[in-house]
Amino acid sequence: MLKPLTRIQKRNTKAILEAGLDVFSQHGFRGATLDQIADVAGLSKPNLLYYFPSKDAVYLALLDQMLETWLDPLRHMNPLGDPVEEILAYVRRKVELARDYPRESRLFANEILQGAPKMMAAIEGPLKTLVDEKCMVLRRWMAEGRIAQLPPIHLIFSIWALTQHYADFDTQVRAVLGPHHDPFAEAGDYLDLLFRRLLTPR
Amino acid sequence: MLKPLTRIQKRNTKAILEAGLDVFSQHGFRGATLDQIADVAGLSKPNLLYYFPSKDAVYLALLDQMLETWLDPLRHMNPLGDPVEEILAYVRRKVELARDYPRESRLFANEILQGAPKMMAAIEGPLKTLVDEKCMVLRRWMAEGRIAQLPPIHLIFSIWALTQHYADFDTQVRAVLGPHHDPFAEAGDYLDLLFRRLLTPR
DNA sequence: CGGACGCCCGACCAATTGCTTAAATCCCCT
DNA sequence: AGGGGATTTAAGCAATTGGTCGGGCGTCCG
Repeated sequence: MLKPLTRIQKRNTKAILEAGLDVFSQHGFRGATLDQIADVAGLSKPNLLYYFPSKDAVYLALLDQMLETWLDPLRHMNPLGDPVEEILAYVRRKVELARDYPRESRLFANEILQGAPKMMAAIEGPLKTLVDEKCMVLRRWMAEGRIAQLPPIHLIFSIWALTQHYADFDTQVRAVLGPHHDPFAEAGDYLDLLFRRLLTPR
Repeated sequence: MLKPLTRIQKRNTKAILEAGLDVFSQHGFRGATLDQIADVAGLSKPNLLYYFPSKDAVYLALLDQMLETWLDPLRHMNPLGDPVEEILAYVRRKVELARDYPRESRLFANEILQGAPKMMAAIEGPLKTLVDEKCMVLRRWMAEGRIAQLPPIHLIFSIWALTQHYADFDTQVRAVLGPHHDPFAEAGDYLDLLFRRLLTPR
């Protein structure tokens, strides 16, 4: 059915998605323009539209691809592992994502800020399902007294908020920290400490 | 020098700022249009431009006004009060701000996401100065053993991240929580618990 | 090496962008 | 009541927006 992609197709779709990530993550959907994306990708606008049928299509492809990277680390939280260490590993992985994929984080932030007009389905569907599932695990750990009693969903929210903050508000973080700082290294240490204190049962 | 504002001037500038807050906070600077702002404000576009000389002017007025609301609660953290209670009061106030002024929070988030092109000066200036000042207070409290030893700036970052998350990611929070939840009430309780655990010395 | 299809671009489209102009109307004070 | 400034708008500006179209060019495979 689907023909294999040619060499040029692979190169150009990749360049377009890369450029789209740059521009959409910085300006949001409405603030981004096809001209700018085409320019960053090193293509003419009609050529860009030869590979993607519309601005929407580029954006949706990016959201789709991003959601995978996004949900993956949470999936890897192992119900059979040591609770505190499992959660801390998740936090650590999220800090790494914030450091290595800040554009993806900002793309997501932009979409949610605008009320998730193109992502509501994914949030209410797969994302919510996964979160609900992991909340069950957290609740069990709490019932067994292996981590502190906390509202599980809000625990997850706080992991998201604290890790993504360093990607989404990078500009502010660096401006306030001043030079001679490594935000992500410091964030890793600080959040390890924070969640260890929060989760370790008394 | 400056003439007092007429009744109509007051009404219209207020309507414009209100509408601008709506639109800018949802779409960011580039994604917002004067047509849309004028429409929300119930004015014609040329009439809007009679009160503000440009799109930039509306946006800058909003940023300016927002930064005040923003910095105010941190200013009120009293060096002479009880450390844990002072910090918790700040957290509580920030949760209230997120609940009552979510658009201001999102406006700020949008601006920072885009690299703070129109706010860098304010961040590197007044904001950084205030943060540095409060970090001194935190460091003293830590040295006196009245709160736990933590990197003070990152402590402040975590307060910002956790409280603003409930305003900026409101859509996601509500979608994941499902119905029959009061995000801000739950956030207030949870964050009180979190920071109490984090800050209370062993 | 030749045809066919994948690839690319200049020119163009209607709609929308931020903003201006000039003339009309409103409102308030004397 | 009426004059003068405050307020409002219709009309229109050049530039930019997302997207189309037709034809020319490249490249790959037989």
